[in-house]
Amino acid sequence: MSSCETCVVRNRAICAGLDDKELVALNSMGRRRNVSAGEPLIWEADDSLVVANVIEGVLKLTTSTEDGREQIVGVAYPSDFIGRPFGQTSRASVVALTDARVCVFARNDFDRFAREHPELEHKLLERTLAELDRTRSWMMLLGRKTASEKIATFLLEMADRFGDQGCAPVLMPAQRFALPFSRQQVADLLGLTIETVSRQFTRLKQDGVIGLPSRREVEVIDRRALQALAG
Amino acid sequence: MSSCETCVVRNRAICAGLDDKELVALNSMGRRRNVSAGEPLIWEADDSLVVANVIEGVLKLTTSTEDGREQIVGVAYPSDFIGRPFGQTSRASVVALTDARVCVFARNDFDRFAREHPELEHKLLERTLAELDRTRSWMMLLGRKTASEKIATFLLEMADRFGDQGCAPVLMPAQRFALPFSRQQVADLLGLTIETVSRQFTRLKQDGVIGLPSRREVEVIDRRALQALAG
DNA sequence: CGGAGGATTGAAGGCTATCAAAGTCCGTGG
DNA sequence: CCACGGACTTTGATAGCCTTCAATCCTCCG
Repeated sequence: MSSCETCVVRNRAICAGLDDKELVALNSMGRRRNVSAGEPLIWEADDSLVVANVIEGVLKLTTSTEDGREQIVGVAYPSDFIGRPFGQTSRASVVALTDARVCVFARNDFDRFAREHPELEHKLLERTLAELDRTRSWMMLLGRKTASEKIATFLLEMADRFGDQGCAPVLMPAQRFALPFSRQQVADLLGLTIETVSRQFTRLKQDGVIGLPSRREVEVIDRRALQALAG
Repeated sequence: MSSCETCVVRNRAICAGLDDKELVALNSMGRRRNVSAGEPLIWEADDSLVVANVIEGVLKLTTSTEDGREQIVGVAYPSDFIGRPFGQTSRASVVALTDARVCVFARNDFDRFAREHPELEHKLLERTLAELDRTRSWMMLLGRKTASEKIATFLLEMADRFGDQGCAPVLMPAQRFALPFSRQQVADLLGLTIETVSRQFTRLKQDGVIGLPSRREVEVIDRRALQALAG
């Protein structure tokens, strides 16, 4: 059952706004694909001419130097668009962080379809502009923030995305969530080493700012403190 | 004389591809504006609802922390598009680095016009995608490169943009160009301090890799060495 | 000529990386 | 059920890069 009609991101992805007929056309071009955690979808410098919508899961976009240093330059969540339409081949790898499901299109097919559907291109434009904004604010973090500011900013962003901001009556409960990143991946995202990430986490735990129920779980205990640390 | 017909970036900016009638309409919405070096065009967090095309000059896009640290998140050259169309207010300041001339539009007017002209939106989309690519590769630099790698990468990029790659017969001549950046601005671009930038410059000069005819001029003597240093 | 802002240079210190080892978690297989 | 292996994480010690603080030097312009 790989129909757009039943797609869970149908109304949030760039496909939103297409009418039934257009959806059928788009549907016939694309295909669903499962990607296991750790598996690449697009390889850096590969001419892998595909674009995709994320249906489920989390993926990382990375660039690497020849000597193996890696920087995560973007993270794709459900309903996000992946890949580089229109001519240029992007120099970023895409790898699944969790088991993921995506809707893949041959780039040529997608390019042609998009050019014929301004509404789709507009959605893509808005999305790309928003992504550029996010990326730019991340540059601030990479270039000018200290390790503890980076970690605090990161945790707040994760909490906002994943936190069960339980609509509890009065008191804001401690937010708790599962990280889709390993320590190494957090380091690659923040421009740090794994050791520094680990040390910052334990320090925040010792100071009572966060809890670490397990390796992949974080509990925000003192959000105000995190905000003060975020710079 | 503020007509699109005589505009020097007419065929490179996003306006390219519009027919005469459309150009007249666009022309009536926008106005030319001169911005002196150091003068802001858009203020961070200001709701300054304008977008613009750069006609002449160089401008920087920056974000700052409360305590005054600054990061340059983008640089706009002639024919580049500035500002944040479609709803969101960008959190970046735009300041002229050199005397500049821009073609300014009220954002609302531009938004409406763009939505009625898919060809314009497509140009804007391609431009935004390219800018996102550039920004992401800059993240790699900010997060993972050392000071000397940052400087070398920066100089190569400047040389490619400004260098008089004189189509000389056999030998590639030493490239020479004027920087539109002060040392502090180079630091803000690379996520370094002004002192580190200065030290790296003098080191490269001492090693015979570059020459520094004046504060604002750079001569690339050993391009191969720079490429090796760039990581 | 003199001032002011920018740039360079120097010395010292701190933050983060590097190197190294121990600890933890989890799946596998006995 | 428990032991084992491997990957990931934490912790420790040390080193080094870059920042910070400070002073001097240029260079441009009034």
